[in-house]
Amino acid sequence: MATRRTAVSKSAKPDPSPLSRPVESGDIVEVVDTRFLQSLLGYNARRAALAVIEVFLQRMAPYGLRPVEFSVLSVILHNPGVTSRQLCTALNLLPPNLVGLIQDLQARGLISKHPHPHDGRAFGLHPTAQGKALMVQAEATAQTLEAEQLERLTPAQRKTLLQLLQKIYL
Amino acid sequence: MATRRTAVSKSAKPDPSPLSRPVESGDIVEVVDTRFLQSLLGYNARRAALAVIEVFLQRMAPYGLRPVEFSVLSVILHNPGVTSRQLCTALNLLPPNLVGLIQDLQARGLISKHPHPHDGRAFGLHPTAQGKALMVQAEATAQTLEAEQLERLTPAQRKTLLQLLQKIYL
DNA sequence: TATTGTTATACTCTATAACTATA
DNA sequence: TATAGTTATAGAGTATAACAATA
Repeated sequence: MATRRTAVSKSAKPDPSPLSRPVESGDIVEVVDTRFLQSLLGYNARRAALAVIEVFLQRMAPYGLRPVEFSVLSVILHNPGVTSRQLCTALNLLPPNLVGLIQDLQARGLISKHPHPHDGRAFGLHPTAQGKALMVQAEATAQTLEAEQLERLTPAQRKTLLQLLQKIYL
Repeated sequence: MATRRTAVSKSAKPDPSPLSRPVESGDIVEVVDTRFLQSLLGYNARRAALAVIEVFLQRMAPYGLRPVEFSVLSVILHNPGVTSRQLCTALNLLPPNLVGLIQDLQARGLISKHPHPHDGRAFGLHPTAQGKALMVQAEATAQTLEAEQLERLTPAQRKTLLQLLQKIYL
C-alpha cells in the first residue's frame, strides 16, 4: 500500500499550485473529490437548502422566527381561518409537532384561535394585527434575502430553478 | 352543510396579486394558498430535498446506510486516505458528529483507519473490500433512484437543476 | 500557538403511540 | 368508525465547550 497509485485528485481542474510536498504517495488526498455526490439531486438540494436556511436564520432572528414558524405564520397570514390539519398537510408537518408551535405563536400574540364554523373539533387560525405587522416585515426581509441568494442567477434561471424544484416535490 | 362559503380559494393560477388581497370573512379555507412560500428558494429546496431523501431512506435501508453514512462512505471510496477533517470540510459536518459515524463504519468492517504518512495526529480512512463492494451496489442504487426522481425532467433540465443548485451552495 | 481527533453534553428536530372530543 | 387536536416520549440530528496529542 505504499507507493502505488497517485492521488485521486483528478478533479475538474488540474492542480494549480503544487505545494512543497511530494505528490507521489497514494495515501494522501490533497483535493477531495465529491463529484459523485454532486451528481445526486438529493445531495445538492440538501446542501443548497442548508446554505439558504443558514442565512435565513440570521435574518429572521430579529423577528424571533425560525423557518417553520415563518412558514406557519405565512400560511396563516395568506389563509386566515386555516386549520392545524390543513397546515400540516400543506407544509408536510406532523400534528404533534405543530401543537407547541401554535401555542407559542398564540402566546406571543401573533395569531388567534377561533372556533371553526362547521367543525366542532377544529379551530380556525387567524393572524392578529401584531402578527400581520410582523409578517409584512418578515416576508419583505425574506424577499430581500431571496434576491441576494439568487444574485448569481439570471431572472430566467431563478424561475427555472424554482419550477424544477417544485416538479420534484409537488 | 353549505351555509355560506366565502372561501379564499381559487385555483392557484388566476389571481396575479398574491399580496394585498382583500379577504373579507374568510373563515373557511378550502384550498390552502402557499404561493408565497413557493416563491422562496429555501422553501422549495428544503421540500425537494426532503422528498428525495424520503425515498433514499427506503432504498438504502437494505444496506443499512443513512444519507450521512452514504455520503461519508462515498467520499472515502473515491478518496482513499482522506482524513476526518477533510470529510468534515467537504460534507459540511462537525468533527464531534463524525467520530461516532467513523467508529460505527469501522466496527461494521466497511472502512479502516491507517496512520497518516505525514501527520501523527490524523488518520487516513480507507474502504475495506467489503466497504467497496457495498458502495458499488449502493451507488448504483442511488443512480437508479436518481433516474426515477428526475423522470419528469428532460436530460437538459436535469443538468440545469444540478448546476443551479450548486451555484447556491458552492 | 494552532490543529486533529475526541469526549461529554445540550439543544433542536422529527417520529410514534395513545388519548379526548367531535364528526 | 373516522378525524382534529392533543399529550407524552423516544430517537435522530445538530450544536458548543473543553481536553490530549501532535504540528
